[in-house]
Amino acid sequence: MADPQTSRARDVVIAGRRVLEQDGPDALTMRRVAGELGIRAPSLYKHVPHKSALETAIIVDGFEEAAAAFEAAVEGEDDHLAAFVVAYRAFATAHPHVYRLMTQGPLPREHLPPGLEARTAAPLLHAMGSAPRARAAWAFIHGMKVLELDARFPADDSTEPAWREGIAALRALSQPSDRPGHLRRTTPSSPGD
Amino acid sequence: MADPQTSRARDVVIAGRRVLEQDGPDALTMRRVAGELGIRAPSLYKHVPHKSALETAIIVDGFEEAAAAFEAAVEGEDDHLAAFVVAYRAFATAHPHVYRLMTQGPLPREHLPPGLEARTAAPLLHAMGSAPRARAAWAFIHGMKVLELDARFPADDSTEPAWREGIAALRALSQPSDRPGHLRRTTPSSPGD
DNA sequence: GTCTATAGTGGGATAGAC
DNA sequence: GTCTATCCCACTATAGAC
Repeated sequence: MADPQTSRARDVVIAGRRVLEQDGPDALTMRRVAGELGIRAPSLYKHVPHKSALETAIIVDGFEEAAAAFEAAVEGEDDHLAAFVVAYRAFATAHPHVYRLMTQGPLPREHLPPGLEARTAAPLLHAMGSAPRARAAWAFIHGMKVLELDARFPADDSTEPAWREGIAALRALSQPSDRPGHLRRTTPSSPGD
Repeated sequence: MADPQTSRARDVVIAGRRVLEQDGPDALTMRRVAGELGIRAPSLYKHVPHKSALETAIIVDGFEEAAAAFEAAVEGEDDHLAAFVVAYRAFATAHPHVYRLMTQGPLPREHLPPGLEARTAAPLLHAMGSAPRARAAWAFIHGMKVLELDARFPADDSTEPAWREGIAALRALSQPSDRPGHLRRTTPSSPGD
């Protein structure tokens, strides 16, 4: 991937993402991506060293988008957790295949721009106030989303009650118990506010 | 798969599972499974209609094992949630590739023995007291486990604090606040004690 | 030098004839 | 059970066009 910013490499990544988003991971083949660009599969290797580099580039784009979306969602809100969850769900729902590629399997951290992963996680870390709480929150949110995407809950009823229960539980984590009416605005504030 | 109980079909499934557990999903090829049995790949098709049927059979075996393990773990314990989490983590840790196959991607429900999915979920449903709470709990537990398996949390520190935070939050869900310790202990405790 | 093509390797799932 | 054959895949080597 000579110059990922301009040139042809960029086109390859964009075509790859389009294929992935539209037709899913099985459709993401070098032949198919090449076809989108009107060239042959082997020609792609002049721009991208191998298929997994193409996938990594799609992942990086996804993280950059997600990070920006999460930052924007949280800004100016007083209920950071709720705002984050809404934005997270929206991103995963809008780009399910990209979301899965981003979150499933090992992360090629060596090939990610430094700080990108942390930047993406920052809004949730801030909302939850500590790394262990943020991890627990991420596990819940990711678990819900991924089980939802895979239709792992019985299809006939809504998952909203489960989201509500889980979010309520997470909120209790960041708010010591004996605090009554804790809804959006009375929050005891997370450490960073 | 003529007679999954006896016959050769059973051998195929067992060989498939062995390959999957030992060398992961990429190693689970028809050639490799055939090799384990000392035959050629096309011969497998006398016993298994296609590869995905083999995968489904491995999934079914996994669910049956998991259901039995969860039932046994919970029996006689008064802290059902803690006991379930311990057993769930143990199963996923012992069989990571099978666990992923079981939980990732769509479930071929039409080919599962009726009631098996519900049976597997029953101990957690019982521990949490309602379907939405059980779903929230499953999302957290599955999310934690899968992120852990994929090394998605920074590798340098333990995930135990996150497990503890999440379990504490779940416990609060099933114990309305002003209800003093109706379990063994009132403190949010780690899954292992 | 840059972008492409053809041709070929080796590995997959799977159908069909024996 | 076998073998052959088809088709899809990632990837490589090499070489021609601009």
